[in-house]
Amino acid sequence: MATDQLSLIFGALADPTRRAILARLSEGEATVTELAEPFDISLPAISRHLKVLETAGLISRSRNAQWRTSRLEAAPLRDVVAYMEKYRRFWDERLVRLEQHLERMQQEDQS
Amino acid sequence: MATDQLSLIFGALADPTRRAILARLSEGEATVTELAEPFDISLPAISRHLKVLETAGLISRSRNAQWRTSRLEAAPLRDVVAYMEKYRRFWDERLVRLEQHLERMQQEDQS
DNA sequence: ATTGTATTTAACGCATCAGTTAAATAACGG
DNA sequence: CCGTTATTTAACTGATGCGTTAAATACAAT
Repeated sequence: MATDQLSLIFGALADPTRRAILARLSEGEATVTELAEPFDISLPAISRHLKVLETAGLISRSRNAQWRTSRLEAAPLRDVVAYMEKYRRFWDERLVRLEQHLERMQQEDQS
Repeated sequence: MATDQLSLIFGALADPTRRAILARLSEGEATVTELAEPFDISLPAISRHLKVLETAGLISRSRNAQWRTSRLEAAPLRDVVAYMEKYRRFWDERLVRLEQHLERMQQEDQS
């Protein structure tokens, strides 16, 4: 995958397991074993998903004794929202309706 | 990659070339050759990027004689924004400040 | 019919991803 | 020190991603 920040973020979000991990973390910090519990995959697999999320900046991790707890990080999500902003006029229904309205007004002016 | 809609969308957005194509399309429809022009990669490669974007629903395509023009589609971007909503409290600075404020208030009440 | 232009499909190479099991590392608790 | 628990690293596998070139397809124009 490309190594720029947005690609890392989108790439991390492209996997359902990783999105589920983020969803779980949105309810609070958790250890690797806790995060792995709902899934039918091995701990090393979870461990690497966490690494992907960490590289994308979507989580941060800290060490408590032998446990490594993960927590959700906000910044990259804000980056995604900022990126989406560029396309607001394409997905914001209100804005689309406004544009259509203005278009109609202009046509009426011309006729 | 997983085949659910969100994975397809995020996966499509994870590539810089595809994001550049979307950016170009936000200025208006374009043919494959036009879209390929800024890049140093072959037409078949572009063709497949377009297929990925189409599968994700991010573009639609139509045929005009021997040209296939692509146009940006809004719906999946709206899906992404809806997804981000779940995490609003983590990326919305205003909301974070409000939460911090309420937390402080509560601490003051206790002391 | 033939040639030219636009695009896709096929076949391939190489790198990366997502999973596995087995072994290594880290830290705790007796 | 030793065993247990938590997690990561290593080595491997199969699938997928992204690029290539060559061939096929679709349509236009003469």
